[in-house]
Amino acid sequence: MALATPEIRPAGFPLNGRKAKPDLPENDFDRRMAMVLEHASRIFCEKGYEGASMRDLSRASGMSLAGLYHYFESKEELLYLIQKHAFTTIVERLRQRLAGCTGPEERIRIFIHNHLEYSLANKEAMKVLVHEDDTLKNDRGAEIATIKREYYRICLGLLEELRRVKGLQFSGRLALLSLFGMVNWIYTWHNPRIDPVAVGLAKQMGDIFLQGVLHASKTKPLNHTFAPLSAGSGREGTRRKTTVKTSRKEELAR
Amino acid sequence: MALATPEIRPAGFPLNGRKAKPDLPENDFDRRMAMVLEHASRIFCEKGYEGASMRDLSRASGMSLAGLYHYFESKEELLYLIQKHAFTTIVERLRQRLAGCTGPEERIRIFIHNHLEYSLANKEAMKVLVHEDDTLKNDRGAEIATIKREYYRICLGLLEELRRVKGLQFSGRLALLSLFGMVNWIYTWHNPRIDPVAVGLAKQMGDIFLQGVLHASKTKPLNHTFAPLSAGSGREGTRRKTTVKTSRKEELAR
DNA sequence: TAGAGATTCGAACGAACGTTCGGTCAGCTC
DNA sequence: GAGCTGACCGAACGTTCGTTCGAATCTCTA
Repeated sequence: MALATPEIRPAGFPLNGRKAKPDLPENDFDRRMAMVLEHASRIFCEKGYEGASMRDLSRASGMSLAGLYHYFESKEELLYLIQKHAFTTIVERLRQRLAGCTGPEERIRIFIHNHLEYSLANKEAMKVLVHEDDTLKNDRGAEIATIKREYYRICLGLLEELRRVKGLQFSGRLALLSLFGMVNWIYTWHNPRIDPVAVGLAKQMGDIFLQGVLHASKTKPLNHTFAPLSAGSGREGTRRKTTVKTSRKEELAR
Repeated sequence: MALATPEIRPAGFPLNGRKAKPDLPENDFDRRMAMVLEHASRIFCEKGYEGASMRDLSRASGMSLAGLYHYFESKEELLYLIQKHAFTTIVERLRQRLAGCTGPEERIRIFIHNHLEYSLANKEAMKVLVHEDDTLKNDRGAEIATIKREYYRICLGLLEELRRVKGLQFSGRLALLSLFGMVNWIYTWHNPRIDPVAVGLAKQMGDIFLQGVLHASKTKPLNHTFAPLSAGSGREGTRRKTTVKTSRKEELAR
């Protein structure tokens, strides 16, 4: 992957609070910073945030250990910058793409395609985003969680729109999280040699998911119980067999 | 959660190669070992394998740092034992439950229910299994990968059985990995206060997934292209829009 | 009750960790 | 050419890491 592509670093993106100049053209500092972030994404992706050392990053980027700290204040800030940039880029693009489209099915397909396109074009950043989801703490963690909640909320809105327009009955929360499971799991298995590119993947996953929620409401309720094992662990309760009404706040709480 | 429950430690499970006595009743060593494993699951779940220290585990289990090493030879072996036990338990139960059932839809529902029941009853072990999927290296990593591949293969078999019996056309690999995404994502969001228990979750996820694959084949092929953003990133290739024929080996390669 | 083996622990090992300090050096301004 | 600034680095800081060692204590058997 090329370094400092627009994919990772759109022009003018305020990488560092210390010298954010949103409207000026790229300078050397921002370019070097973007290079470091790209290497950091790769290292964090390969070894995990905790497993990656600043010495790994120093080796990978060809910069001295001390020199790295010229561009950010801590290892934690690195993770924060990677996650924030990935998330804001995805949400921003999604908003643009949803703007000119009204059909509920089509809008959900756009959501899936947007998510997959970014995931496959930025596999390393995406794995860091998903896999280190609860690594950041305090203010930085809260800020990422806010963006994430906003992203979830947009998707939940699309699903509820579909449910309303089509007069369906599925649980929005469960459909939302099933969909996120499908698309966020991709980083563990996608192989560009044998798997479809984003458009094809989005088509097939969109088919499975949309046909699923469109037809799921029509299935009959539970009419049998799963046999417990002979060893005996059939101690499932009976409360809440299907959907519960809960507050929006609790549904999306982190 | 109770310590050393049959859930975590079925009697006679050979916890440690050094003194495996599969057919003898539990002894003190095995009981203490199971207690340590339970604490380790919780700590690894909370802080991640790399982020968790042996001192954390010492504190949590109330045993001295050196004392822990009486029960296993390294931190890595701890993770290995947790993952191996979780995986073998899931696969073993699945085999028992599939034994007396022939309908392809029903069998897939049994797979989902079995997976969810274990996941919700052993949330901590399950997160460690999923989240530390590529942490173990060398022999231990290869052994876990073998069990995992076997588990995937069973599920893929169920999906292909469905496809054959119903005369459908979906990609088994993509359906398989979509399903695993749905069910393995649960550890990130399930809240016992507001979400259904295993039976209810399995019903709803089974509905979405099964209705999805049953109806997905019938949808028309791609008849439009997703609009690229104004910023320009519509550089999706055209190769492999849908399914590809690949070898079973490559489909399940780790 | 002597002895053996299982169990546990305090203290320490060397290595690796994230971060900082004091400095060099190039390029710029006046 | 003196002075300043941004970019960068070698060496070290203090801390924490996984693991080990030798000894103390407990439990059971002979």
